[in-house]
Amino acid sequence: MQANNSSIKQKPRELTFLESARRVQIIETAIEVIADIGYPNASFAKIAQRAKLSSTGIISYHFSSKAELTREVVAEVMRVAEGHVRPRVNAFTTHSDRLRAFIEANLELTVLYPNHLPALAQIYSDSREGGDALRSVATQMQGIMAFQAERMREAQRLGEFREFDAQLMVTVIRSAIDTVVLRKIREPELDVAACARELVAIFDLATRKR
Amino acid sequence: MQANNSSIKQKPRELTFLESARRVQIIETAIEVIADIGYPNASFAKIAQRAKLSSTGIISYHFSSKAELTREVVAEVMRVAEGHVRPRVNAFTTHSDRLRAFIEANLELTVLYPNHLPALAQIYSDSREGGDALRSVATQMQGIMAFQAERMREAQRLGEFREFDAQLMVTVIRSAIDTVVLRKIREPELDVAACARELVAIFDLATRKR
Amino acid sequence: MQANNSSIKQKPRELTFLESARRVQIIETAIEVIADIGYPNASFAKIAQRAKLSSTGIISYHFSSKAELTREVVAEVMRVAEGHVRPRVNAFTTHSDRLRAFIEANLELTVLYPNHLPALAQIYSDSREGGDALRSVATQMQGIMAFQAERMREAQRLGEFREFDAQLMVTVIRSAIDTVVLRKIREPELDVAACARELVAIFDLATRKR
Amino acid sequence: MQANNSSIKQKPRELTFLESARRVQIIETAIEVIADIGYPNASFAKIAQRAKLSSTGIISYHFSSKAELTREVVAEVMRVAEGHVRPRVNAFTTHSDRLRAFIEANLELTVLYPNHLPALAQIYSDSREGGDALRSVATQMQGIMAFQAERMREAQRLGEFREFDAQLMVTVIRSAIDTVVLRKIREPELDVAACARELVAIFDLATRKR
DNA sequence: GATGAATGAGATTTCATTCAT
DNA sequence: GATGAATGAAATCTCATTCAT
Repeated sequence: MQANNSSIKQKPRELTFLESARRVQIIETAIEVIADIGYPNASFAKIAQRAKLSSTGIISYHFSSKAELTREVVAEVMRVAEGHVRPRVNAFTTHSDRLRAFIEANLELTVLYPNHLPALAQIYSDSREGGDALRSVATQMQGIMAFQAERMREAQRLGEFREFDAQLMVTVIRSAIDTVVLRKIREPELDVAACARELVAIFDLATRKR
Repeated sequence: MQANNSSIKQKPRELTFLESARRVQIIETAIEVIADIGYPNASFAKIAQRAKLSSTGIISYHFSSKAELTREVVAEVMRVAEGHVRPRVNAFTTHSDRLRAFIEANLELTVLYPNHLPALAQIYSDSREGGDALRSVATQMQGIMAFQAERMREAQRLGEFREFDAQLMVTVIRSAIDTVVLRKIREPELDVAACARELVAIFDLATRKR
Repeated sequence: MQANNSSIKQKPRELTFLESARRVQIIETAIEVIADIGYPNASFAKIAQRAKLSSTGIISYHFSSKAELTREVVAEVMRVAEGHVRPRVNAFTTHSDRLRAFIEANLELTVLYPNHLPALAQIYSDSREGGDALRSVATQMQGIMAFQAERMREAQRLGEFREFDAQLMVTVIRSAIDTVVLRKIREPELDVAACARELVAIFDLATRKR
Repeated sequence: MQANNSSIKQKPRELTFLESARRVQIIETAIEVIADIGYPNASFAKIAQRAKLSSTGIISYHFSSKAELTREVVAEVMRVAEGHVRPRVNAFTTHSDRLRAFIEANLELTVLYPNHLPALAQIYSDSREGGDALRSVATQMQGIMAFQAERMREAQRLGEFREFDAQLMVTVIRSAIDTVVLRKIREPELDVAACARELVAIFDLATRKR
């Protein structure tokens, strides 16, 4: 059934037939540029240049504002990330297995979509400055992390995890993952699989009872 | 004496306490603004406004470029941070005590200088985009973290810490601290002392042998 | 028949009723938008949006330029306005009756075509900036007003109207009517019939001998 | 005493010492340009060009937004207009004298400040489209006209003016004046003094009892 | 020393128009 | 015929920096 799930998710473009190829191209390029130089530096001009578009007007034609482009970028990243991470986490039942799967799946994204999580991290890190568009990103991510924290508290009630501040733990894990995916961009030779093993060990020790 | 003067100028740090109050005021305000809205958004105009200066020209007069102001900001933050953290770490001999002291001292800075570490984190997170000025920041911080990693390897050789990737561990600790100090800015009610205890527990479990 | 066709094309007005429904729809919508937000603000984008067209290209396809669309808008408004006003004016013989009928008929248009005269007024008020297209609008309207002024001079020669600057009087009457039709758009509750009575009284007093 | 009054008003710049010469120059040029080509067409580029400024940035430096420049333009025009009109109206006691003085004083402005009233009329005519800045202009002018209407009702109560809709009368007078001042710009040879006599006659007949 | 003013580059966005299908 | 896409100019506004006093 996992296979079903992921096979459906593999052809998302045919589902969103309203999106032109240009829209997709711009979103993908924007993800690259944001991951590369940070969200506030990612101007339309830089995106157009990297996508080999002749003018920034094309971007404005397809997206009514930078905020809308950002929203689409976030939506795309989250869609891809959740599509990859969720089934891998759900394949396990114990919470420590699930935590391991979560970290591994996130770092696998570094290979599959090297710029996606970095872009998200960059946008999130600017999310208290921008207008409502960015603030909704923060809200969205905090919602996801709140959900993950609740899962952790469940594991604590079950006696599987020791007592700790679940929300903080989730935040720390998130920042550790972000740190690795961002480093990977600057240090392509970084051994992400090894990093995954390290993070798994760190947070296994940090969470497990006993 | 001109000769003296210029020879002195070669060691600009000795002039620090002679620098005009304006310079100090601008640096402190820049730290505030950077912590608040992020490094790329922290324009001269925003800094001048918060410092109640009538013109951005004043900033340019005192600092030859934004890069120089940034360097001074980083230097100031590092000076203060090291001055606070180093003695507290050095007061202990075991590496786990020292790690605990390191985390606690860093989070104490959140109370003493609420904007210093956040500003540094924001600058560092933008440090692959800017020119040489920002890249030197990255180099500087990586140097510090390399030193800390070396200390950890020493602890591993002594059998005090378990085997792990010391460099990655340092990075993860750094990102965990940054996450807390940044959260503190947006959530003033956050209990930093409790966060410190949590982080100490997490990384004690993550590093200690057995 | 091609020959016929092209010879017909030399008298485009005869083709009016053959024009596509799209052309008519665009002209009508343009009248709405111009009346609503003013001529310079009435971009193709706004018109397309209000007409629920998916692209501004549709407008450009039907009209070779904004100037041509404007010309058509003016022609349509004038055609409708003259068709309504002229017979009502011609139904009377004395010049004061005709003036009254002129004012009343113009303000009746506010009910029948609430946006027509406002659109014309907006275009005319911008008519010294645009290129030749708009200037021809000004010329056209000045021609009409010159004709009306000549009628007034006739009434003066007949001793029905007192002596005054006929051209200026026509202009003032026009601006008074425009003011009312524009106010009606912003204040839908405005009693136009009452306004008509007031304007009739004002300009009857202002023109009549004795 | 009129002389005193106007001699004071002749050196307004020394009173508003906060305004640099550049600000004044920009405001004056903006008035010219707006009067000439209409408010929506009056871009920073056109104003800068006419003022022989090297860039639009100078305007943005002195005025935080186009809305602020517009506010200053309106304030300047109203200041000048009221300074000229009010004392001339107040010099008379009967309402028909005051009305005559009002019309004459307004048209005198055409000679003293040929662009001021045209600019105001153009801004007002666009005032339902723009943001709050322009809407406040509309509110302001409607306030003034409401005051004038109240004066007219007073004259009606005194039996000096016949019964009519005072608010509409004020609007019609305003539009008649605007029409003349706008025509004067396009037809420099227009005899404004003669127009003033005509308007005075028109609205004297239109308002006076008997 | 100090600063208000100016500058030109570059940001996002909207514009009328053209093009390829 | 018809239209979604593209285009480049121009709009307002912000930026770091420089200049004249």
